Amino acid sequence: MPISAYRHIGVKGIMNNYTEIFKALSDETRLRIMRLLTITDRQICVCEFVDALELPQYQVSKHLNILKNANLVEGERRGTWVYYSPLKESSSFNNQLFQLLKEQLSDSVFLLDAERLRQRMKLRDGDTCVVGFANRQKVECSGISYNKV
Amino acid sequence: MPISAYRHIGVKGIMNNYTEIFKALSDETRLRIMRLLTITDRQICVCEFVDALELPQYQVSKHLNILKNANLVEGERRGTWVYYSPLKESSSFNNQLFQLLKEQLSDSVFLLDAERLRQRMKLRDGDTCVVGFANRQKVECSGISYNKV
DNA sequence: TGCCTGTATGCCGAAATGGGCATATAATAT
DNA sequence: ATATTATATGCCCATTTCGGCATACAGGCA
Repeated sequence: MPISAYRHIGVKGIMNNYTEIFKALSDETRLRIMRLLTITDRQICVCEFVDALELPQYQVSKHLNILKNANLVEGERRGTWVYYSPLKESSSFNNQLFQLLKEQLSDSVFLLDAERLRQRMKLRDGDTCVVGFANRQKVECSGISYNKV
Repeated sequence: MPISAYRHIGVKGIMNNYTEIFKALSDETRLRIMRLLTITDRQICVCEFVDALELPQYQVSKHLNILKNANLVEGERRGTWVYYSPLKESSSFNNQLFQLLKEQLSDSVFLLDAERLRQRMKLRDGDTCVVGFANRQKVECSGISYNKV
């Protein structure tokens, strides 16, 4: 049974929180997610991540879940959409870490993500995501066109 | 073949450096090592880590090697002993990360490590480690007492 | 040279990780 | 109710990780 399975009964100490936080950041996709969240002071919904990162939805959801279990992000459902942000009530450790991610990550990958997110955010209606997957693949099957997610 | 095997030919991008750094920090032993290195402005040799962390020598060496491959620490051999320190010519990313580790890690484990290291450092002759493994187990075998490492 | 000590590393097995795929769940609209 | 869309998750497989052990390597000294 993985250590994270014990989270709900509070068996783990502070030390394990630290290691879990760094483990959560030890993946390129999750770093890209955290980068977008720390440079943007807005909530970002799953389908916006999907378009900005150009990754399948199940990957984005899984990685967001790992970040949530590490107490780095939180999600808020509004209707069908779930909006994520850096954990609002964070420790000073987390806040200093967010600063690091915001200020120090330099890589062209991050710049491209940010630009795609910026374009995607234009499609919002105020603070609400209204378009679903903008880059959704149109699939033809038996003469019928439907959306592949 | 692990990604890190390609390090010497510079195939990896900046992004992989970040993920490798966070992966290096996602282990309790390595966090304890980095904590000792960042709160102490002295080089620390392997046998001092062994006594401070109360871990077998092969574990300490392996973890130090992982930290070295992530460009977080560097080692300097002086005679038989190898002294480690945070990477001296570091990026601003690394420096801000070292600050985080130095300022924000709070756990009794770290305090105990620091106190054991402090005691251990008293046994030095100036900047030189002279005692080997202070907590070495004495093993009796066929009436002969020898040191187990 | 040979021996002792400090340090590094190769091998093994158990456990964890991440991507791909299918599917389940949740909310909304018709 | 049913369909559609957004999101979450269970399963499988290939790869990686970590501890334990043995052993190799390196430097100092008799």
